[in-house]
Amino acid sequence: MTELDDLAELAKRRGFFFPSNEAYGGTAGFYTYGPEGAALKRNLEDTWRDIFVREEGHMELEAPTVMPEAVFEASGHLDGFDDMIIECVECGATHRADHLVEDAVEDIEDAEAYEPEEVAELIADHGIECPSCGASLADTDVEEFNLMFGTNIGPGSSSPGYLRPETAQGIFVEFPRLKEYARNQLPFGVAQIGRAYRNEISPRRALVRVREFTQAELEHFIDPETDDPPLERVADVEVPLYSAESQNADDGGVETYTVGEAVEEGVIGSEWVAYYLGRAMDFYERIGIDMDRFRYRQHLSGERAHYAADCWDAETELGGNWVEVTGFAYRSDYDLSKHGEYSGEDFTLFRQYDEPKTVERATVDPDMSYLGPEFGGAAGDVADALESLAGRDRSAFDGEEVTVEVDGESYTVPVEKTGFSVEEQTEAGEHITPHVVEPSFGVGRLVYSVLIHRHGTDEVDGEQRAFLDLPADIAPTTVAVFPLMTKDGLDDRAEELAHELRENGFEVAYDDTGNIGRRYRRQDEVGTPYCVTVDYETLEDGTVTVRERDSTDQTRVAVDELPGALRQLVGGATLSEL
RNA sequence: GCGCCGUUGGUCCAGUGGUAGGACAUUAGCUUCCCAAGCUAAUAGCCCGGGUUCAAUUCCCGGACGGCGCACCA
Repeated sequence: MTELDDLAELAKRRGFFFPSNEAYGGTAGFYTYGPEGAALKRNLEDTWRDIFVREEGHMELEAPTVMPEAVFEASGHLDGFDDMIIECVECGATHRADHLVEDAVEDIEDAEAYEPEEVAELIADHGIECPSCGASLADTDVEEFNLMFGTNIGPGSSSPGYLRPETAQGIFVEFPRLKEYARNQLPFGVAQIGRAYRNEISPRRALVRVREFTQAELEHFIDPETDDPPLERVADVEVPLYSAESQNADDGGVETYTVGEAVEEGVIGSEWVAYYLGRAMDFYERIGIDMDRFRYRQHLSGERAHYAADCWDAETELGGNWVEVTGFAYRSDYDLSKHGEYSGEDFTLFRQYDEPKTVERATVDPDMSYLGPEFGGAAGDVADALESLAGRDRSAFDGEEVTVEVDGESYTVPVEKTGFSVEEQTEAGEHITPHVVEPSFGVGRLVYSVLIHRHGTDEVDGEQRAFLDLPADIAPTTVAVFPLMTKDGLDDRAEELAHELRENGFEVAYDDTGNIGRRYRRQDEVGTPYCVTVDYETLEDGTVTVRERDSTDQTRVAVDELPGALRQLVGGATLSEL
């Protein structure tokens, strides 16, 4: 069995995660986190929150998962996620119909924007053949497949909506209100942990490609001209970088840089992306990713979105494959500009100049009582055209008359009727659209990575043992309490102790079945870092044994001091330091 | 979505045209004073639908789910 098979077995048997709806045959691409998995996932999310919200001083929100169609027209997901698929009747292969057209027809580069019927016509007109078998595709239908789950908002179908394909849009669309909340001051960051949905064609590999997943995303809004990240905080953090250059080189590989070096040498193009690559290292280490099976991979120029200046993925190695667990993107002003344009709302911020600027500005104030009678219905458009011409080319107003074109018609206006003038104006600042730095984490993939990286076996007293050496503050259960025997009041005392520890805020498991060794192994398998056993000595002197998962060593601790001792242990102390 | 392979107690597997067996796990009892021990017992299964057949878990067809390859992957 491979490590992936081993883990799938453990995940099902011990309740980390399993396919959903198995009673009804299962539903591909959906997983349920069982008791252990849900706790592990929550601890991971809390750690993320601690670093990317609390430590960074960002804010967190929670947006709906269903959003109206207009949002995705603006974001580009309606077109961008809309694949046109054509299936060859001869060989059964499926191809992206829009790509076939783009490849075959020289002056079409954006076939995605066409209707499926138009694409089918183009395929017929240009005699495009199946790339796999060479059969003609002329009479084959082009089918649409959108990766977004659609639904209707309210009764009827007049108000289509979609399950969000990424949590980010829930932040972007609320920007006008969020900037008010931030008192119109850049920079500020808004985070969200939530579900996103993609109707994948082919879900695969357990939690890696699923149809419903959890994202933890940060949208850091910055002024690209004036805001710099506090790079000094991460300058010495070491990051394993697999640059685009290395990927293209025959002998290229992962090279370790400090964040400071990587920025200086230009390996990482954006200081903001570099900053978060550094910050995220802390996160990956805290949740237990094996850093020998981890790298940052730069996107090749071909896979980068057109608006992204520089883009890196964090990848973990799972069963011999590298899996993307986080995307770090510099999204520029793309998203906010789009929403500003489509919604008509103000997605900009006002940036004051250090000192007000005095500028000469050419303006017009057309005499509408002249333009109206002269040009009728076109008068308004003519006035607009004059204004835009004044901004563009004030010399056009040097003569007696000025001519503008509206809808192909020429209109000539005497300059004196345009109210043209050049005035000095004082400007206190300008409106800018913030840029966005986006680290976007796939929580399920991280849970899966941690489980695989921390799952292992060793030998204790000649017997094989399976364990998860999860970090103590990430493990679903922090401490398990056992009575050595279920008699002589040991079990009552142990149950009491379990209750006391719960009152002290610990995640506690209680187990009194089977022999003590079996109970230790059960806890090792789900990653519980500490076990406490009540024995006969406890009844005499009030001490218990504390047993450590990784070493299986034990020490005696007074029950009164147990909560404090456990806190020390979780905080990194060793048994001998107690 | 296409192709190949697969699906048997909770888990991992064996097996059969006459409805099944093991290991581990689980539960109970005995035993046991710290690492999956032993003994006894109990619980529990042939993915779904259709077809062939006297009879289908087994053969055939379709579906669901899974693995791998192709395609897809903001």
